Amino acid sequence: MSDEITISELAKLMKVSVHQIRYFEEKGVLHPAYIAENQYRMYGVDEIYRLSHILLLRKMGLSVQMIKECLSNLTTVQISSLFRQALADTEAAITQLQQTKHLISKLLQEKDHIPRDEDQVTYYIDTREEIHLSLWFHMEAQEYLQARQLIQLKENIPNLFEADIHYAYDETDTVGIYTQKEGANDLVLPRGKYLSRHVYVHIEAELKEHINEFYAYAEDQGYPYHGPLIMVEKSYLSLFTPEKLHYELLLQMIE
DNA sequence: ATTCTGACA
DNA sequence: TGTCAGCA
Repeated sequence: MSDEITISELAKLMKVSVHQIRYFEEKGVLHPAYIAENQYRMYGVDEIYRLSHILLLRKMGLSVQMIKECLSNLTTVQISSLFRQALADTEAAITQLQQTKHLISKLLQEKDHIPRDEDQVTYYIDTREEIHLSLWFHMEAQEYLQARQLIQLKENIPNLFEADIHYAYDETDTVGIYTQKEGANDLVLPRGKYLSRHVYVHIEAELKEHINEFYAYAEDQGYPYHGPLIMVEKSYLSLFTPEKLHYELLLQMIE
């Protein structure tokens, strides 16, 4: 038995697919040590080390074409700038993953607030931390968001459909639409007790009734409130109840 | 049994 | 990138 190994042995050793090794060869970055009589590709230690380098560079986001160039002639200064770039890239990837992790745990928490059935009325009173809101745009109180408006407005909001969209209703007949943003102060909901209710509806027109019901409940219970009524749209919760739109209604209570 | 090439989604 | 056929 020769000291060289077959392509499948190399694949297992390096935890890559056989196909990928042949692909590297086709692109001219990794050639077998020699070809056996039966046309099998055979690989030695040099190729093993070379493949490990290729995989390392690939992890750093380099195209196979770039790897080919880097592997033939690489100065230490070039390679360290390469590593710096890869470091920045992976740090960016980590923050992205942390954001989705945060979103997932929020989703798991919020799904517990979904009322069991549509007609069940559940109110909560709890203490909220300060919420900083940034104004997105104003809208007539009777209107609803249209697709075309989203096209015009989406630039301002990254991950729009993963965000909590805050509608602030006051005495005027326009509604302010806000997104949560650190350090923003277009509208600040102070820390304190809030009356809260989660609702979900088929069509937005049902919301008006829920809002009136919410006001009525607060007054029936003799809860003095302060500031605008906040309606928080949580579109991501529709994952749990398809075809329905989720909202939380909020009123700050005077203590 | 394993690999090779080539084609395809 | 994975998969599959047809071949050696």
